[in-house]
Amino acid sequence: MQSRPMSKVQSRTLKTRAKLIEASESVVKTDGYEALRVEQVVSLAGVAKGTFFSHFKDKDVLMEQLIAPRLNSYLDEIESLPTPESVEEIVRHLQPLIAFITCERYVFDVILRHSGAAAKEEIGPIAECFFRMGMVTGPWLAMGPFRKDISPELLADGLGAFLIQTMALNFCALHNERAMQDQLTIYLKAWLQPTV
Amino acid sequence: MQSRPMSKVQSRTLKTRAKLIEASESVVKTDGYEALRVEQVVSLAGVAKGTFFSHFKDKDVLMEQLIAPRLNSYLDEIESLPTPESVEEIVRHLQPLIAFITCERYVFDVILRHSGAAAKEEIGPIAECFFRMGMVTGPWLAMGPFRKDISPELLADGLGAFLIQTMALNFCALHNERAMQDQLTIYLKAWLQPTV
Amino acid sequence: MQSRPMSKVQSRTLKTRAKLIEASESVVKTDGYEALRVEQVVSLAGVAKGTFFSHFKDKDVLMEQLIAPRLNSYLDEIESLPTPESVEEIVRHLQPLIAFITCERYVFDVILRHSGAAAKEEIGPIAECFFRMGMVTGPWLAMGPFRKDISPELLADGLGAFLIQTMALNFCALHNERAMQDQLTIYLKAWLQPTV
Amino acid sequence: MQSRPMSKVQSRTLKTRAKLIEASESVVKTDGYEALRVEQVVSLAGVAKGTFFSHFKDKDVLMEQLIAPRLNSYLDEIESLPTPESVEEIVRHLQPLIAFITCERYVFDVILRHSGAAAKEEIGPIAECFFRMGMVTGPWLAMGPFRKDISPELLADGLGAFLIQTMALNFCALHNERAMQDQLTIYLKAWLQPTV
DNA sequence: TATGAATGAGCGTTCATTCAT
DNA sequence: TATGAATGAACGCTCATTCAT
Repeated sequence: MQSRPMSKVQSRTLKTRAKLIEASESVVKTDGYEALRVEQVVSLAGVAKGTFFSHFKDKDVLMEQLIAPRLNSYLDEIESLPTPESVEEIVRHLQPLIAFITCERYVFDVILRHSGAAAKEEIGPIAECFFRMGMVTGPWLAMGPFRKDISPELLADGLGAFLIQTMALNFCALHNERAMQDQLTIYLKAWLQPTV
Repeated sequence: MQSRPMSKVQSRTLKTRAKLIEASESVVKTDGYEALRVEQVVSLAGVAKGTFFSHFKDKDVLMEQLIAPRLNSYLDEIESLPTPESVEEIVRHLQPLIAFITCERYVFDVILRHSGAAAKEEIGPIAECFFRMGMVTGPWLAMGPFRKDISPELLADGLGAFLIQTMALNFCALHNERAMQDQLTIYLKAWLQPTV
Repeated sequence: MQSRPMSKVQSRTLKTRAKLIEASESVVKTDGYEALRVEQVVSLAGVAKGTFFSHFKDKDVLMEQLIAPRLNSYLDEIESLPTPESVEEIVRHLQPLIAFITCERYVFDVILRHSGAAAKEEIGPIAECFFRMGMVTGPWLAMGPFRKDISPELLADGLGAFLIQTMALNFCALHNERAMQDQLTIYLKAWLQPTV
Repeated sequence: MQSRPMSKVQSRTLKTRAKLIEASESVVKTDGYEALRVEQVVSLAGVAKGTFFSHFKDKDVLMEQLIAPRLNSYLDEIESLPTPESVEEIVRHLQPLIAFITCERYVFDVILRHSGAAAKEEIGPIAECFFRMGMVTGPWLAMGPFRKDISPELLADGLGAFLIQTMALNFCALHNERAMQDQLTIYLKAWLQPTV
């Protein structure tokens, strides 16, 4: 169905949407996510403010559309890596993802806020990344030299919890990447350590 | 009789501050934290707006001053309880604190936002509660029938991580207290289980 | 029928602006210029505060837009009068203008403050009235029984100088209209007296 | 009468007042007149805000006490100069005074605002400078090669009017000292030119 | 005199979102 | 779809001045 080529109207719509995304990314590159203003985006895209809101329900939806693809590209990378054989390797694999999530407090907050969904139908693109994260790390934990007394899903949940914890703590202190990795390593060793 | 030269001045300041806090708490009791309006607070306190801002740098600082004491009072309660002997008991002990933190998404966000400090000197009252949390739960974990292969501090950190994780996840879904407790129990059992 | 594509938009803007000006004038009529409050204007105009500030950079700009038209209408009147044949007649012609400018100290101050411009492009509506004043009085001075040894422009400048001086001095003293006219008459006689 | 040495209290009062004036001048030197804030002055002087207001009825009175002495010192200088013999010389003599008055728009405004008095008893220190200005320039105009058909007092008034006019106009345009002098010269030549 | 907390009325701003055209 | 003027409900701030002690 819908085999006919896209109508002109649809292609115009897509073009406008692309312009808006592109403008947003350009703003983010310059000023960061938190500083993004709808006003600036539309002026850069050369469209009216109202147009923005006929493409994105609200600014938050745009934010999701900007952040989720980046999370997914990091997950793509991570997926392509060989299964890690140690906690240190896990942490190294996750490093780029961590760096992105902690690039701005605001980004961390947006991601946390969208990390779940009130209902199945409302699962947004960021929440999906969390699912995907579990899908990616579960097998690692199942296959590696880690605890076997609890399910890989639970292990992955814990990994997530410690990941969040580590990043949250680091917004407080100096926000040091090295420190963050070391701390996460400690947590994960304790969490994943095989129970004899 | 000149022994407390500044006490008059201080007491006026303290009295005004108390009026503002009291008014704020009254507003919160009625309408919740998120609904608090500076304008309403000052009018209730019978104080000028300028006065408000000479007592609290901004609304957020007031929020901290409202929330931290409540956290501390829950911690007082928790501290006064007998050392828990099982995960279930821990969860039960923490229940009132969890209920408060999750009473409003807004409260949870404020707490998270103030959970740390950029520098030692900037440790705010909410960040201090996090320290205190560790001081309170550490001994529990050290004394109870839990893992002994890692330090109580690390155990307490993990407890914190799973606590946050549980609460964050529950804002997404239905925000069910029962579910939250169950989930936390599962996490903690996995985390605290002795590694014989 | 698509011949005025932007007129709808413009007309809405113009209508809102007109509402604001009208409301302002109504406030001024009742309470005077100095007593004008932005809040009162917007509530009377039935318009949001944000709208006010998207029409006028600040209150001062509104003030200019209120005062300049009145100055211009006095200048219209003045222009329509027959060329004066004596200093007394000049003073009489200027009387309504003087009365308006000195109606409130605040008005006088606003007018003085906007009497010039930092650059040609920034000439505001009040500054333009000063130019126009020269255009109107120059011919009078050229045609009447006055000094001929210097240019009408210079004569007009001097007239302006004595006008300001007279009004400024009168804010100090009792602010008596009669006295103001007499003083101006003396000044102008001395200034405009033909040098035999 | 009052031949006894000043009491300690009086001397303390004078000392405090001196500290305030000194602090004010220091602020002015750094940031200019307009930027002067009572807060900064008292903190620099090391006294309480209330103390300021027991020495100066309001900030404006302080401003007068800062500006009038400077005007007077310029008038002292001017008075010590030989009687000018030409308009050019007059302008040259007045130059330092003009430079001071136009150093800030705010200073010009303060001076204008205090240039007169509502009643004899209220003649402030700045208004006195205007009187003194007349006393100084009157004899110049009486003795030099200028108009003799009108009184020196009237001539001096006119000089004042053109002086103000020149300074006012220069706040608009580029505020060029040279231009100001040239313009004043033109005005005064026209005003002071002997009527054959 | 000295103190300094408190006053207070209004200004300008913010900026995502809506809605009539 | 597209437009962009209008909304709106606080917030934060200013800062000379007052007043109880």
